Amino acid sequence: MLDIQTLRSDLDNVVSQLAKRNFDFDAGKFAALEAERKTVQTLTQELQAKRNQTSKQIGIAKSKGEDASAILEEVAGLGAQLKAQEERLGELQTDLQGMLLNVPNIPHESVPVGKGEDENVEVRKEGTPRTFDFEIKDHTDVGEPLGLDFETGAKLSGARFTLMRGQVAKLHRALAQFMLDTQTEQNGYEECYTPYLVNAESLVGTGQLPKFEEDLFSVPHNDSKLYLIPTSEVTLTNTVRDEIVALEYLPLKLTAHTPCFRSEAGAHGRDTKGLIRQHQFDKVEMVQVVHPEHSYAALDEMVGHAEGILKALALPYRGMSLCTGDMGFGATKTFDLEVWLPAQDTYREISSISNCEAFQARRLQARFRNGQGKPELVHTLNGSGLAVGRTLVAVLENYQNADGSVTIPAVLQSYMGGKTSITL
RNA sequence: GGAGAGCUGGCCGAGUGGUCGAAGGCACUUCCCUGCUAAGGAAGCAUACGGGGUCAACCUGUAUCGAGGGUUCGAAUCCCUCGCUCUCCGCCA
Repeated sequence: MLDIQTLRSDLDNVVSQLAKRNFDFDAGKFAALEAERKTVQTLTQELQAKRNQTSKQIGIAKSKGEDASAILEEVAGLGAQLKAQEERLGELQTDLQGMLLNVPNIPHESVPVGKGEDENVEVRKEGTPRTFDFEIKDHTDVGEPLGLDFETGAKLSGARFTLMRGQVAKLHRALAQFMLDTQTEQNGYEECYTPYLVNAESLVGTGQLPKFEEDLFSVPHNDSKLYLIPTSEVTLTNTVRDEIVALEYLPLKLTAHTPCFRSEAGAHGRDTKGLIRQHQFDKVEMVQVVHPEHSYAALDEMVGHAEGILKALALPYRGMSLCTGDMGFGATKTFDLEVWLPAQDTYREISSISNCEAFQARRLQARFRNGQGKPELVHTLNGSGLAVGRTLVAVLENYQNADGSVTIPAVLQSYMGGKTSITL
C-alpha cells in the first residue's frame, strides 16, 4: 500500500510513476473521495466533540446532584445527525482503503522502464552451457523413466499435479534439503516451519489480496475460509504483522521450505507440459525484514544467496533486472535468476528476489523503534532460494547422460546416500 | 466437541456507567545528586488520523481498553455475535 500522505501531496507524480508499470490510477476518483472525506470527517469530529463536551457536563451536573434535563434536551437531535455522518465517513474510508489496496508499488528509480518481460535487462551471465554429444531430451523425457509420474498425478488430482517416485522423489528432497541447509548454515537465515493455510488478513498483508484472489486456492473454515499459501513469503513476512520489532533484532532473516499452491488462473495453455508450471510446487523462500536504510543492500545480498545455490549446483544462469512492466504488485525492484534449460535452448525463471520497501510493512503495520523511540515502518524483502521443482527440471536436463541416467551434482551426493547418479 | 476463566499502553497490572486515554509498577529518555559500575530524586514517555501553524518533533480535535454490532446524553465498564489464550473433561497423529 502506498502512503496516503504521498498521494495527497504528490498525486501527479504518483500517477506518472504508476503509468510506467501500466497501471492507470484514477486520480479524479481519488481526489473526489478525498475531498468528500475531508468535509465529512471534519463535520463528524465537530459533532463528536460537541457530544463529548455536553456529556461531560451532564456527568458533572449529576455528580453534584443538579438537574441536567436542560442539557439533555440540547443534545436530543445530535445522535441521529452524528450517526448519519459517521456512516458516510465509514463508507468513504472503506472506499479509499479499497482503492489503495489495489494500487501497486512505485518502481525504484533504477528500474528499467519497459512494457513486459521482453524489456527486462540482463545484468550478468554465469556458467557455460554444457555441449552434448548426443541428442538431448527435455526433463519430462529424462524424468519419466526415472520416476517423474505425470499420469498418476493427473489421475489423483488433475492437470498440473505430479507424482514423483523413487530416485526422482529423493533427488527432489535432496535439493530442498541442500537449499535449506545452505540458507540456514551459510547465509544466516532462521529455519521456519510454517502453516500452509492462512487467513485473509495475512494475504492482504503481503498484497495477494484483495486483488489476486483468483490466483489462490481456498478451503471453507468456520463460516469463513482459509487460503493455501502461494509462497511462504506470506507466512514468513506475516510473522511481523502488527509487531514492533526492537531495533537490535533487525535484520530478521527467515527461511522455510514449503509447498506453494497457485491456481494459475489465466495461464491456460502456458507451460502445460512438465514440471515448469504446477498447481503445487515446493520452494525454499528467503525473507528479510530490515531497517529502511539497508533494504537495497539486503536485496543484493539475497540475490547472492540465491545465486549461491545455482553456483553450487554448477547450473548456468543469468541475472535479470525486471523492467517496470514485468514487476510484481508489491515490489519496487526485482531481480530474477533464470537457469539454463538446454532442451528449451533458453533461460527460464528459477528465482525472483524483490524489495517491497514499506509497501507490505504499511499493510502489515510492521514496525521498529527508531533512534528517537518512535515506531517506523520496516522494509521487507523476499526471494526464492530456489524454486525446488524448477531446479529439479534444470538438474535433469543439464546433468542427463546418453544412457538415460542423470549425474547427481557433487553437492547433492551426500543427500543421496553417496550415489553419483540415478539410473534406470 | 463439552464446561469454566480470561483478553487493558513496549511489558506487567488496577479499573464494573460519568471530569478515564486510562492508577501503580517495570523498561526507556533527559536532568539532579552521589567518588562509582549500584542506589536515590525530578520530569517525560501509546498509536493512527483530521484541522491549524513561523512547518521535524508546536497547538488543537477525533478515534482506539481482542474484533464487530447494540443499549445510553455518556461504555474499558452493561447486552449480543465472533476470534484468540488458559484450565479441566472427551477425542486424536
